[in-house]
Amino acid sequence: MSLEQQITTLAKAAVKDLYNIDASDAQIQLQKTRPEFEGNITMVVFPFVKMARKAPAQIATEIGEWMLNNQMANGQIVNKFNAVQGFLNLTISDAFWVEQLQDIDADDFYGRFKCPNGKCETDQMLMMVEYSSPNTNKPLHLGHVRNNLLGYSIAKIQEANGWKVIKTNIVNDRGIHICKSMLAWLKYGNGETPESSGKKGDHLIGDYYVRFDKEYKAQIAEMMAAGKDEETAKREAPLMLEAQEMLRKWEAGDPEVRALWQKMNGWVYAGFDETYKRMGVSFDKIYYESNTYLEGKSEVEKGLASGQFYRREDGSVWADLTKDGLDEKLLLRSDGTSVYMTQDIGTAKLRFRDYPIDKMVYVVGNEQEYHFKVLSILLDRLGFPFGKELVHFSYGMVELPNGKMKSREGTVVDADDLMDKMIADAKEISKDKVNTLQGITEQEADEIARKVGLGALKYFILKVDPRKNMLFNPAESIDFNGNTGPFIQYTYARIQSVLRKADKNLALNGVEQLPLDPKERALIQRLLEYPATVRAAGDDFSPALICNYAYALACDFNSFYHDLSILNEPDARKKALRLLLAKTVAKVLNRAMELLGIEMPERM
RNA sequence: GGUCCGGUAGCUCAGCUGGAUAGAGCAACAGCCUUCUAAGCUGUGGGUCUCGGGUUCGAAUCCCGACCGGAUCACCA
Repeated sequence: MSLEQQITTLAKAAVKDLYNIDASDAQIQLQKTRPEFEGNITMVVFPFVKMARKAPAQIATEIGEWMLNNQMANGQIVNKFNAVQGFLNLTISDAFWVEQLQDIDADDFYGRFKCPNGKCETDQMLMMVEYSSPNTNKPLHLGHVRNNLLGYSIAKIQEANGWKVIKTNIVNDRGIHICKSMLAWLKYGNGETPESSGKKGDHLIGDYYVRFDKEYKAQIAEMMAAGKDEETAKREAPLMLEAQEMLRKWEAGDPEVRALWQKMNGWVYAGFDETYKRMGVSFDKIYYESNTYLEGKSEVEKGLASGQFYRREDGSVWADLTKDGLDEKLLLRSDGTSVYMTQDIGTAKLRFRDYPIDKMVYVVGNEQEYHFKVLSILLDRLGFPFGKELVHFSYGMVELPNGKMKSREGTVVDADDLMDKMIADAKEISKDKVNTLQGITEQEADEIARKVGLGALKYFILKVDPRKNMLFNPAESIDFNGNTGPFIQYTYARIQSVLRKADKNLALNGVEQLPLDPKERALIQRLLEYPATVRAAGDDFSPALICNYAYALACDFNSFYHDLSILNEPDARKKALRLLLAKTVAKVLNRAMELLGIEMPERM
């Protein structure tokens, strides 16, 4: 039983006995005691003021005294108390803290849960998490980086919360945008390949996507100069017509178009694989739009037949969502080709056919909230029971100082470039560390720089509330000091350094009798908060909570480390206890960072 | 215009299921390495929590209304 649970039980018994109040767990408000007061944990007694009809300070005192006199059978937990107005500050006995520390050390599953929300089904509950979902017409940028890191981290966090998680990716490998790069490559590429150009495949294709946009805009300008209005020019520009023609050919299975598509997508995948691998993200199952859109089409046809959808005169198919307070939504174009929504319907169907999914989570930007609202309704109408239940994990955009990133306009922060930069910066900083990094090979130094550089990047992104938009200023480099990934990694590396030098066989006999230093106590109390943090991060889908926790734990440790010596402590039992404390902090830090996909270096 | 999200220190962000004097980091300034890794520690300065009402023992937090910023409402994805 956790400390909070034990205090809650005690407090409930106290108010029952003293005032005959049957309090619920929620009415027992506990919080950490503020540092300016004596004590470790504080009970807020205001909720009982009315019913007890006494002054807050008196109630607090009475409950405190009751607790001292009536502790549970399993030993003395509350040692002392003081009452300040309606706040009952409880001091917990040192023996209790030490026992708790030993329990954490012995628990291989500390901070992991067997089942979600305490509800265990016969089979493990299965959550599918979709993230990344790239288009194969351009390389990954900073927006994708946020998506990938969030998706991966959320999968890890949910696993720790007891879910079986399938990480999945839907690759948008077909459609008009793909045809645009293909067309531009055919027209202007002169047969350029990744090999001939030395470019990464995804970057090569991205260049042609940008090229298409440039030429297309030139055509529009030309047509407008010749007297056409903008709408007409956009619609009738030869390049756009050609791209649309190519899409029709693709859907018709034209061998030449398909062969080109295969070849160019192959280049992109090779590029993506490299980026994913470096970023440290992975997938258990990948779906391709080219394999799912037909399924979606046939579902739309079924919906048409059953009267859920309707066809307009021009042949296009629509869903009327006005009853749900939304608009009418296009599902098939007048030329019969499918849209984004169509493929998502097909993908959902296939996924639920492939896996016994209990919860489907889409990690997709908040700009697509409308899309997922509609998808949920459409799936429901088509008779899929999971339609209503799907979760759109809607995260905020990454913005640059002058606004949103736009691939077509080239105002993006490229994922590969950014990782290069971070690792190079980490390498540069480590050059000053001649003392701690002496004697290591160049290869080891590179590996440390990789972990630290990526750690800085990942933490930078994951520490902000995922629902909020965040700002990235390319002109300012990402920090390696302060509330950062490297700070956590550094704390861990420090501990490892101490542990390497320590005698491994120090006895812990009788450590329960040791009086603790306040810094030691604070550290143990912090360690005890970890499981609840994992729960909260799972409930809220928020890796940021893990970041905040890891930062607080590292701060507590560094303060402890600064004030108290571990290896030079003369008292053998104290030394053993501090080593245990350090070891446990390292274990929990490492475990927390695993949930973020951040690797820990043994030295740095 | 409808819907949704946000507004906290110069900057980037915590805190938001209501609790004690609103916190970090960066930037600025001042200290701490012959002793376990100074990517660290300690301190100083910096705030009308956008504004106005309301709810109550108590509001940055909940409710209502303004103002400002963003997203979205495509035969784009």
